[in-house]
Amino acid sequence: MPTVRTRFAPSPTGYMHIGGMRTALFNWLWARHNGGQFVLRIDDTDRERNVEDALQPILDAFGWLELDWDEGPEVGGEYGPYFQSQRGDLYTEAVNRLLAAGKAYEDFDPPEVVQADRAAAEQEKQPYLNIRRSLELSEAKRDDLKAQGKPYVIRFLVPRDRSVAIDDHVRGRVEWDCGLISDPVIMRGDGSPLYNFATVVDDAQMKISHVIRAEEHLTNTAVQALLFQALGFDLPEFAHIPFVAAPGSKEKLSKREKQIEKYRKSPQFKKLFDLADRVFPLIGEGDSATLNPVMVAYYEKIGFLPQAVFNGLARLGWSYDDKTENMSREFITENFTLDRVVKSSAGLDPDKLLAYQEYWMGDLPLDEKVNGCLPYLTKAGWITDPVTEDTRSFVTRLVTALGERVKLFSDVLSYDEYFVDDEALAFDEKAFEKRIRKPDEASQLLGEYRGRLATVEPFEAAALDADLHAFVEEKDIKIGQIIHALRVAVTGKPAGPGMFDCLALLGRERCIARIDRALAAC
RNA sequence: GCCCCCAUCGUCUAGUGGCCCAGGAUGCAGGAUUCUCAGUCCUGAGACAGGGGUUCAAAUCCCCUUGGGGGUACCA
Repeated sequence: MPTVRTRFAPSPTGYMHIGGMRTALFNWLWARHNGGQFVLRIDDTDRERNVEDALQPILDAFGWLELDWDEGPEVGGEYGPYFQSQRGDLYTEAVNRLLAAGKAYEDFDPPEVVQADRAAAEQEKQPYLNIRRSLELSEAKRDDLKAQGKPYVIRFLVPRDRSVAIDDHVRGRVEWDCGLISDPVIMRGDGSPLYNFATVVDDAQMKISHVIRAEEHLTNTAVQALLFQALGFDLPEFAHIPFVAAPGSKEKLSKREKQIEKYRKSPQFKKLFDLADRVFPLIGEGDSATLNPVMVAYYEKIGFLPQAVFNGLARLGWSYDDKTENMSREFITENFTLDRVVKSSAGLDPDKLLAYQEYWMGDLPLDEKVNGCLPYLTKAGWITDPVTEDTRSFVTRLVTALGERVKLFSDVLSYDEYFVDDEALAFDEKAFEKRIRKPDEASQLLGEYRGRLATVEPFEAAALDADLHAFVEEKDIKIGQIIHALRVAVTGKPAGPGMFDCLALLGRERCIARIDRALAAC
């Protein structure tokens, strides 16, 4: 088998789409699995869309997931340049070859005419085919029109008397009747190539062995296959993988504003949008309007682990067997094959992604977990930057106490009670009412217990635990009669880590100050 | 309109003619543990779109219907 070479060709749009990332991942995986090369090529032929700096976020996303490329921006390679905007000569040369061979033609019909033809065909319920009026023109006439400055485009002359087929790695044999394919424009009047053409020229010149892309490109493949043949190139292998659909739907996950608004309300996606609106403002990253779950950066910024996203993306449309879910990148790379890619579209499932995240978070060593949480605390301004040794050890203790409650790194931001001043601690109104104000004996018990708290030694979880149990026994009460009130008084919240961890974390002074404050608020 | 693709629990999937009255995961419901929440551990509900064939035997093969999706650009 010749060297496997795959490629991903993003347009510089200013951000990396999660669905595109999944396509890139499959390409990367196939190349790595086979010890081949993965090429990154920038599709910036649509010049109006091309934006400065629009590439960096895409490269960043690759960096975050550690998908390295062997050729492309920043690294070069022997089949460069890797920006289509710089490959004009290659396209011109290819177009000229087609023109000279009579496999392409200059079309002088203006867009309005073509559109009218198309509308007429639809009216008659017939497939649209170009009328090819320009083909009737004599060479002299064409030269004349050009001399007049009449605009024209180059169209590929589709051989209508045959069919084309590909043997797709995931879809099997797919065949098209060329008599139903209209002549595609392959080059604009200004010499800029269209996608279908540029991609063929590039894939051939870059010796891409496997074109792995989303299913939405399947129809394009007919024209591309024809183009490969017309240009005298061998056909690469194709694998049209299912696209990533919006949660709970079969529709392609879209980046369009209108769709985003729809996703925001969808039950499955809502969770992630809400998270963004809660977390991003705290760390100065805007909100869900600037960073949403269609973008890869969202996952990084909200505190996902790259290995979790890697795992989740790999399982979207691909599986190893009937039970393996949690897989490392090494395992996936080792076992990734095209024949295990499914055919039907795969909806992104935020819950499932979260489940992978929980797994991989659980796999993370404590110090790395702390490292992941720290930036959220500094960005929120809850701790000083740079982080002192004391702060770091405090956060380490907190993260330990929090345990599996920290699923995303940004989850630490749900525990502001460990960072606010005692006077600024907000009591959850409902909880305060239910646990402190309403029960008759709560405030009295709290007052008594406060006295013991002042003298317990050492002020550590185990000793505090023993002491409270002794207190409960002396008073002949149930632990529930005091502990809930204590929790609300000290943390302001009805839920959290183990009570004694909370107390130890806060320290004697702060616990007492907070109990006093709660008592005063009764 | 025309062309193409797809069709197993809500979702992601296993299943390549008998191992499947369909397995796993996730989500959901109930229970256990506990000071709460998270977690963990049990338990439960939950799918082969429909109809015809082929075959001793079909979720698996073929056909039709229906449904869903994608493409149809001087976008990528």
